[in-house]
Amino acid sequence: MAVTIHDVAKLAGVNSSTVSRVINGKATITPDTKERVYAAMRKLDYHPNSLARSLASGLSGAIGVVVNARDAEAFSNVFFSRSLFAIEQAAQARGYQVIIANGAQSRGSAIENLMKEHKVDGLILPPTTVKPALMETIGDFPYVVLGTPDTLRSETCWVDNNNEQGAEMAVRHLQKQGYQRIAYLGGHQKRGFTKRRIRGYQNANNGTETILSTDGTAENAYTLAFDALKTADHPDAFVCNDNLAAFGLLKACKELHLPVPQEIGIVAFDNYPLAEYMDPPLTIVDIDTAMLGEQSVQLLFRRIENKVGNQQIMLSTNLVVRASSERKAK
Amino acid sequence: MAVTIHDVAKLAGVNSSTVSRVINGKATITPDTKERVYAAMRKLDYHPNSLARSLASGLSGAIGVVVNARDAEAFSNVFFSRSLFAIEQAAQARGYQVIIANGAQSRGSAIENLMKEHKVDGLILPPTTVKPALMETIGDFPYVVLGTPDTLRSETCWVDNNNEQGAEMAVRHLQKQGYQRIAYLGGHQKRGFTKRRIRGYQNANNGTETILSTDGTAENAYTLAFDALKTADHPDAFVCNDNLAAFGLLKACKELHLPVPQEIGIVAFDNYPLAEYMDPPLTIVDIDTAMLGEQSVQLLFRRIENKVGNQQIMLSTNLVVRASSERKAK
DNA sequence: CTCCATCGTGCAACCGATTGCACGAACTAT
DNA sequence: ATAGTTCGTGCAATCGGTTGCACGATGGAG
Repeated sequence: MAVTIHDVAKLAGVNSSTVSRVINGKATITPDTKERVYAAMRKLDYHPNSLARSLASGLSGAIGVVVNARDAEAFSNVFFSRSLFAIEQAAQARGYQVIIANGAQSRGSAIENLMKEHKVDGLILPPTTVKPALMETIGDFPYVVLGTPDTLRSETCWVDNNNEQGAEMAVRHLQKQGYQRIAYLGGHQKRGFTKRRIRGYQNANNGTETILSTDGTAENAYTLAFDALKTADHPDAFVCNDNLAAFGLLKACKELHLPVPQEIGIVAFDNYPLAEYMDPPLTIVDIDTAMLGEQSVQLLFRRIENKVGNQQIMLSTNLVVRASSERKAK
Repeated sequence: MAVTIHDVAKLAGVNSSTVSRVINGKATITPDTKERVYAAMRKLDYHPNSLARSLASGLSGAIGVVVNARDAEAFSNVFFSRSLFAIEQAAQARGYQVIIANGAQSRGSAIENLMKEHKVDGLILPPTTVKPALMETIGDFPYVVLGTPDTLRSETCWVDNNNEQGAEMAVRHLQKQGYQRIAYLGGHQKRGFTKRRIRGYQNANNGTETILSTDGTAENAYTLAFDALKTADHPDAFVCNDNLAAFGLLKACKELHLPVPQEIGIVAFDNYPLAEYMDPPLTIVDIDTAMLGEQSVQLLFRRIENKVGNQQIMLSTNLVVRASSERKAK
C-alpha cells in the first residue's frame, strides 16, 4: 500500500540499495543516478519508513525525556517546560524525535522500558532518578541528567545551572544595595537544588542566618514570612527559592505595610512570566533553560556517538535586576 | 548482542512464533509451554525490540502531540502542559509512547513527517493547524484536534471545552452577584477560543457591551483596565480571558482604590496555581484539562482502531467561586 | 598495452519481530 | 472404532529498510 524503497528503485531503474545510499548520502553515487532517484522519490511522494530504517540501523531516532510528575503542575513548572522546549528544538534540528515519559506513573520502570525495548537511543533524566540501582541497569546506555544528582555526582553525566553561584550572587547583590539581615525563604530542604541554593546563601551571607523552608506553596511562604516580619529585628531582605515564595512574601509585606524595596528587598529564583508584572517587579536569578536544554542534548548526542565519557556541565545563572531589590537609586 | 525472541525460543525449546504468541496472548497456548517461555524470558531478561515489533505489526506504538510554539512559554501554558500530562498518562496506560513535536520550528511539516514516516499511529493537533491543505494530506490518518478548529468544524475530529458556555456562566454569576456593567478583558480576537468566549459573554450580557482586547500580556490588560476604570460609568465587573489579564486588572483596581469584590467583580478563565493566592483569590472558569487529555486520547484510539468516524466532543467548564466575585455575603 | 586501484552499483543476508498456513495430536460425536 | 473437529505449535514469508561483499567498468601508472 505505502510506497517503499523498492518502488522507487524500480521507477529509477536501480537497485534498492542504491536508493538507500542516495538517501543516506554515505556513498559516492553518480550525479546522474542520484538525480533519477530523487526524481522517482518526488514522483511517488516517497517517505522512508522510519521503523524499518531503525530496525536495520539499530538506531531508533528518538531520545526520551523522563520526568517524575505526580500531578499536572510538574509539567507547567517553568524549569521543566522551558527546558523541554529547548530539548525538542535541539533534537529536531538533528532529525530526532522526543518521547516524554512520566516515571512516576508507570508500572515498572519507564526508563528500563524505553531503553531495553530500543525505543530511544538516549535519555534525559531528572536528578531524583539517579540511584545506584538505576545506574547499574542503565550500564553504558547514553543518558544525561538534567540537574545535579544528589549522589554519584562525579561518576554520572549531567548538565545543570549553578544554583550555589546564583544564590551567592543574589545575596551579594542585596548586600550591595545596603540590606543587612538577609533571609532565605522557600523550598523543600530535601530537594538537591534547594540545598545548593541554601549553601550559596550561606557562603555569601555574613549576618545571622535565617532559613525559612516551606512546602512549596505560596500560602506557606506567606505565613512564614508574615511571622518573621512581625518580629523586632526582622529580616530586611529575602532570597526566595521560587516565584511562588516571592508571591507569598509580597503579600505579607503589603499587609504589614513594609514597602518593597524601601524596607524589604527581594530576589527570587526562576523567571516566571508574571515576575516583571508583580508589584514591584521582581529581581530574578534567571536560569538559562534554553542553554540548559541545548547543552544536554548536545552532550547526549556526544554520548550516543560514543565520543565522550561521563561529563559534567555547569552553567552560570544571570541576575535580572528589577525594582524589588533596588533600594539605592541608580 | 541483545537477547532476541530466538534466544528465548531456543532456551524454552519452542519455535520463535510460539514465543511471539505467548507475548501477545492472542492464541491459546498450553499452560506448560507458556510457563517454560516465561521462565526463559525471565532468565534471559528478555525485552522485545519494539522497533522490530512495530515494523512487523505496522503499528508504531506511539502517538504524536503537535504544538505550534514560537517560544518556550507555549510549553508552560497551563492548557497545553496540563493536557499533555493527561495525554501522557492515558497513552501510557495503553502501552503507548508520546512524541512531542513543535510544528512551528520544523522545516517541512512536522505532521507530515510523523505521519508518513510511520513514526506515530495517530496525532493530537492544535486547532490552528486545521486548514484544507492539511486535511487533504492527512487523509484518513487518525487524528484528534485539541480545541475547536476555526474552519471545517463539522468535518473534523475534535475535543474541546465549551468556552461559550464558560463565559456565559461567568457573566450570569456576576449578574447574580449584583454586578451590572460587565466588560470582557483580554485575549487576541483572532484566536478562536477567545472569539467563542466573547460570544458567550455577548449571549448572557444584556447591558452595554465593552470588549477590551489585549495582546495577551498582563501589562496591556493593566493599561486598558486602568483607562476603562477612570471613566465615569466604568464597568463594575470583568470577565478575563486569562489569569494574566486578571493580574493586570487587579493592579489597576488597587491603584485606583477600587476594592475587589465590593466595587469591582472579577472572573477569569484558566485556573493558574497562583489564582487562589491572589489578593483577593480569583473566581475561575476552570477547564478540566485532565478530562480533555483523557478524552482526546480515548477518541484517538477509537479512530486508530477504526471504530468511529469523525466525532466532536464538547466538555463543559466549571465555575470555581472565590472572593473576587463574591459581593453578596453567602 | 597491460595491470591494478578505484569507483559505482547490484546481490543477498540481515535487523527482530508477526502471522497465514499446514500438520499432527487429542478430543468429540456417531 | 472411525470420521470430523478443534487445538497447539512449527515453518516460512514478510514488514522495509541497511550494509558487507563482489563484480564490472573506468582510469591512471608503468
